[in-house]
Amino acid sequence: MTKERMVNRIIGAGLKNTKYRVNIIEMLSKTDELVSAQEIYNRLLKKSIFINLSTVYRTLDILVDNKILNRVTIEGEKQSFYEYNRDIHHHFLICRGCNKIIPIYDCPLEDYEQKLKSESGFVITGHRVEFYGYCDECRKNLI
Amino acid sequence: MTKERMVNRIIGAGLKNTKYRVNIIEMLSKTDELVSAQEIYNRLLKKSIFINLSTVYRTLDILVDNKILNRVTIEGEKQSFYEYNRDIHHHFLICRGCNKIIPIYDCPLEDYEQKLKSESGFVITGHRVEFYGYCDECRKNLI
DNA sequence: ACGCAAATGCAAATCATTTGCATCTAAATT
DNA sequence: AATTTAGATGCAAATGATTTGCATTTGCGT
Repeated sequence: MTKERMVNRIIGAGLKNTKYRVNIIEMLSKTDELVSAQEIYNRLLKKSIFINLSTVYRTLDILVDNKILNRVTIEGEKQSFYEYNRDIHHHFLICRGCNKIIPIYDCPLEDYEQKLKSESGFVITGHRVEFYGYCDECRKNLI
Repeated sequence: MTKERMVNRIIGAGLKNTKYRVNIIEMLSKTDELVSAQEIYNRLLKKSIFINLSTVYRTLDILVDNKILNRVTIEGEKQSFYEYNRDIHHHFLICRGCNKIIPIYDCPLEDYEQKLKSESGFVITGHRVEFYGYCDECRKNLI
């Protein structure tokens, strides 16, 4: 993604265009990893970008509110993770061996949600799915 | 569940039979709600059971390790919740209006896991599914 | 360039949870 | 039944992720 498009997303949301917002969006838009606030801070530091950790948190909050990023929580992890919002519905496959997190762009629940709606009276607005297990490499080391 | 059976589960896990362990199992086995550590503390206090909050946490950890309870985390909530483990695979339907959490004893993912395994090489050991939305009553108040 | 609302830095607060250590208790042993 | 001891508990303090108050700085419309 071009820096110009990042700036457009920031301004389009009615936010001020600041260097740190661009830095954070830039970093996350270049990976499909889930990254924690502390890890974002660390990676920026490595590039000599001296942002305060509380600014990282505030920036993440605002970018999540404006749907530029997604906040993701993982079972058993106390910190939150962030990803660039590509507006593609997806879930995660999480390796309990190496903690690798792999997005899956295929959703098994679309039909099921309809059924649930008619049975429960709930209006379903979203869902979360995570699969846990061991990836190919870690499986080999399990024995 | 009888108190005797609770004690058996405790002893069967190789743990000492203490009043607080029984108190916590008893409370959770009588509801299908998800209850937080602090809420467990509050409910016991209301029954004049004076347990220390750190004992609540330690007891929950041990009972989860021994599969007598389940620890559940909910997207967007920072604390953990606990339920009595009835060994019945289930998921949750969470109302964003009133925060009610309803278990669903019907799983849409069994077939899908097989597919995922063959496509990704992952050995799947578990999954988590949550549905978010608005229950009948809250939906009426949304307008 | 000027002014103001929004963004940032810094330190301290908060909230859920964990830990160290002294004391107590369940239950195994004598 | 008294003794022993590993494990359980209480209490206060520590921890880790996140949030907040307030002073200062910056983006951007005028």
